[in-house]
Amino acid sequence: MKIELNSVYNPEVPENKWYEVWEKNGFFTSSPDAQKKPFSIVIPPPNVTGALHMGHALNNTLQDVLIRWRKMRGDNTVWVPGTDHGGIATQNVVERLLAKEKKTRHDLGREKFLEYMWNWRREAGDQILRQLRKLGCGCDWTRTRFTMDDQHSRAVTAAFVELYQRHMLYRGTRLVNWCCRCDTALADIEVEHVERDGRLWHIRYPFRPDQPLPEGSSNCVVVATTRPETMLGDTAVAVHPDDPRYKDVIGKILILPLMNREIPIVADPAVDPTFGTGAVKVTPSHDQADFEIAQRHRLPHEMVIGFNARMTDRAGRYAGQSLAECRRNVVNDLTELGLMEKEDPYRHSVAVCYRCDSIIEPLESTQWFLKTTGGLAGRAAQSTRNGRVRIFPESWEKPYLQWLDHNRDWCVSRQIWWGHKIPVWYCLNCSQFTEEQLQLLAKDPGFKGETAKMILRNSSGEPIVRVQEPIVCPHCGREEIIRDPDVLDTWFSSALWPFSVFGWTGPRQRTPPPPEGTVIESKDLAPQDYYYPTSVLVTGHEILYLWVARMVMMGEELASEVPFRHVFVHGIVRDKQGKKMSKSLGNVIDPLDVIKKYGADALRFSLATSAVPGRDMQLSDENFLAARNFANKIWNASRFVLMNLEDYTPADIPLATRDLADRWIRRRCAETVGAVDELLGQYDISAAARRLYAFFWNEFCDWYIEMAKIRLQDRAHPGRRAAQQTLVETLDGVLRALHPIMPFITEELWQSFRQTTGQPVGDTVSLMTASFTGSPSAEETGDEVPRSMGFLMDLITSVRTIRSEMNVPIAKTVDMVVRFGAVNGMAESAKTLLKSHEIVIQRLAKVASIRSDETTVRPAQSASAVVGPLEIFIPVGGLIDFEKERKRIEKEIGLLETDVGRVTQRLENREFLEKAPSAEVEKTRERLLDVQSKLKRLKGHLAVLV
RNA sequence: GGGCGGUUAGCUCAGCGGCAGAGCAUUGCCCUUACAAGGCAGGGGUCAGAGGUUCGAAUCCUCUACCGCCCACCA
Repeated sequence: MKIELNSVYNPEVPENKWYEVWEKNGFFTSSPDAQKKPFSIVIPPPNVTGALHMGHALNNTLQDVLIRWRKMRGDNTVWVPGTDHGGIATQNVVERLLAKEKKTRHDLGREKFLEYMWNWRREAGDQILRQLRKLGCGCDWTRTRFTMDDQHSRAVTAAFVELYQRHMLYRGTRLVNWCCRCDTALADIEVEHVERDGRLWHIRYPFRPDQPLPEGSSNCVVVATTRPETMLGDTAVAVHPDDPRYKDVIGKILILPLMNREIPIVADPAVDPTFGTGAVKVTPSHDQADFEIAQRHRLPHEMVIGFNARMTDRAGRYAGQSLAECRRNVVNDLTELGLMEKEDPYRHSVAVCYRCDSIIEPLESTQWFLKTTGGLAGRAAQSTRNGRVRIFPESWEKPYLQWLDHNRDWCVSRQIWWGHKIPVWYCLNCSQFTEEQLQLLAKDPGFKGETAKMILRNSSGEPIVRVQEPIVCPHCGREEIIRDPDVLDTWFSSALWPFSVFGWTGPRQRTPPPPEGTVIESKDLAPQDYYYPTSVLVTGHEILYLWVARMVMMGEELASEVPFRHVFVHGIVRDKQGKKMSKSLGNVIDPLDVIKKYGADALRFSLATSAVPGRDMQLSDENFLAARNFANKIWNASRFVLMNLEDYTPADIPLATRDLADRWIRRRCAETVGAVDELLGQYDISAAARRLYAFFWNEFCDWYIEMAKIRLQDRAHPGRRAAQQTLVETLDGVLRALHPIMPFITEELWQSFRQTTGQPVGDTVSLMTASFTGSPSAEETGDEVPRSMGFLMDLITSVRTIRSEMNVPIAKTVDMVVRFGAVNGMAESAKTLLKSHEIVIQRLAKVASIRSDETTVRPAQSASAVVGPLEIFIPVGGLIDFEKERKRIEKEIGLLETDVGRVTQRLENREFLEKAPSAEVEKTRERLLDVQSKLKRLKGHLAVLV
């Protein structure tokens, strides 16, 4: 074969070539096959909010590594791709786009807006899938799904109705987290808390004057608050029942300033007497804790803040004001009245929306909730506790369980437009609307306005929950039915993803899985039984609760089985400063830019290397550069091998006729592949990648190839065929092991090899479908081979060090004089090695001649070293720098002396001898002898150094 | 207020009971026909601090300090 490979690796060529070949040959597709073990992954569907970011690149690289690895291991692998409609996140993106045209979604109206959304999602969705291909992801594209396609929509509706019928979904009036900007309720977990500088205002609430007050008490109660504007909605003041300061005023009536409303003082154990003044204003409609106090004391609710973030009519003269305006006015008014006692700076946490960072208002509202407490969350936790869902690394198990254990019911209804409409209808007749409400509804037939929505949301009638749109009310038979305008939380929909993608569109009876190890006979298994539960879910820890926990709950409840056996939790990609990458911070690295600059394999390799279990990672150009260099190294090493295969024919060369180096590298290769296999099984992809890097570079390239050159450069060399064969085997083995991480370059090179070595090449022969563990296999045992190789490497390094220290020019060869120590086994084998590897030493250490005997006298003007049982002398003539040589030897002596000291001390320790494992003691003894002998000889060298 | 993780070479990080490692940076020599995106050889560390467990601790335990995440209804 003509060698056309350039000396600089150009990733574009294989990247543009192979993906198409793989896809065209159907290597990514999968169908149930009872003869083969399934290995299935469903993609965490990226939101169609825009392009893929580095976090996606990481997530999908890791999945692809696992998929490709398991495929090469012979499993029937499937990786289901798709995208998520992304609810609020996506709607926000599109709304921002509209804002640039100075439009809001209300200008378009619901229908037009949704049309706009669908157009957006087509573009963004396609882009994401294209990017996954660029990355090299081996997804089964025939199964591509979207969380708002017909099938998934059917699943969502079916799930809603089913859960409603099982009384797990209910409508309730609660304090919910309301984002005034996104105009919707949010689940608790969608709220973030940020520390902000604020103030703590102390306000005087006067007693109603007609009451008898205890001796010496003041005429008011002071309450502390960070939100003075909410006082307009106060319906009580609460104190701790045992607080001596207030014991006697419990039950008394206060006059709420500005509103002149009478409110009682109630005693509630939830009040912390040590905070502030020990008296708390109670605003049931706008504070969770107050809501609960109000429930216990049957206090009235005053909703003074509206869903539009303005004060409601209940706020008296403050009605219509924005929250900030109202706060200013309330503070001013109270100050004027002399009711503001003081105002302290105060740092506290503020609730903000996870999608837009706006402040969250706790508002009273009627919403749909999934009852997760008790049953659902409990069972999900149980399945991890009993090992049916294992989490890797284990350190995530505790926080995961903790979250499930402290779970609260999940608010699943959203008031945005982009999403699955909830399958709920109301009968105007049965809903007991007031005349006034009906009129308002009539004014807004599409129920697009806030008022109409509120009326519907708060209607008291029994909702009609159906898969199919009802034509008449099932209760009264009348046709005046209207659909609830709410949509579902996007996470409700994605919680169904793992079984929806395999065809689930409603619950069904499921036969229990056969016992482990049973051979399944049936040929036409339903995909959901074959691939489900999936093998592993690969995800970042930021959506462990938001998504993973919910999938487990839904899987168990609706699909009768957990959605995955393993959860592989990886870290989050951060920038060089350790900050999370985000568009607003402007610190994002675009994966496509990296691919363009360094190649997809380099990107994948650096992501894989950085994916240390349980740790977030910082990425920068340096990582990509190092990986790019590695790809180049692979390229050039392979080029070298290819260049030496012109006269190669595959040969079965028995071990006995192979060189020490051949046997060594074959063994190391097998060990490396074995280790990589095991590490991948533990989801330690980082360690696997590092292991491959070290083997390829430091062992295969730095030593083996260099040694093999000797036999290759002489066409007539008797060892040439063995060297060629070993090179081919090793390269083949390591390319296979590298393929899951670096698919493009390995395929390209592997194909070249197949061609050069005369093995079948064609579209259907691909490294993708080759076996992970190829040759060489580990037939070497014992420590003879590695020990001999170690000795040779030490020897060569020692000579090189001397040459370098003495500034011997590279072109100049040196002579080597060797003296053997005591005649023993080690000296004998060293002698043999020296003889058999004379040429190797000569070539790698640039040595002209080797003279050796037992009684050699040190040549004049020579530098020296001790290697195992040998003393070596390198006469360097005028180049000798005695000072430098002395320092070098002294340094080594120093190191050896501390070593001798440490080891001696250990061996003099009785307890060590008694308690340490005997192998350890033996090892230490040997080491002492080694080190002592080396030390003695080096000291001798120093003494005669002239 | 709880929980988790981090602190190892100048930088970024592996290692997590038995001779302190890698990449980048750095010093010297080399364009040695696979690779200068490279080769060879160096220099550089009280493994945050203090206790403890152990024959033996960077590694296990406790505490402290600083950094970072996550959870929680402290007005």
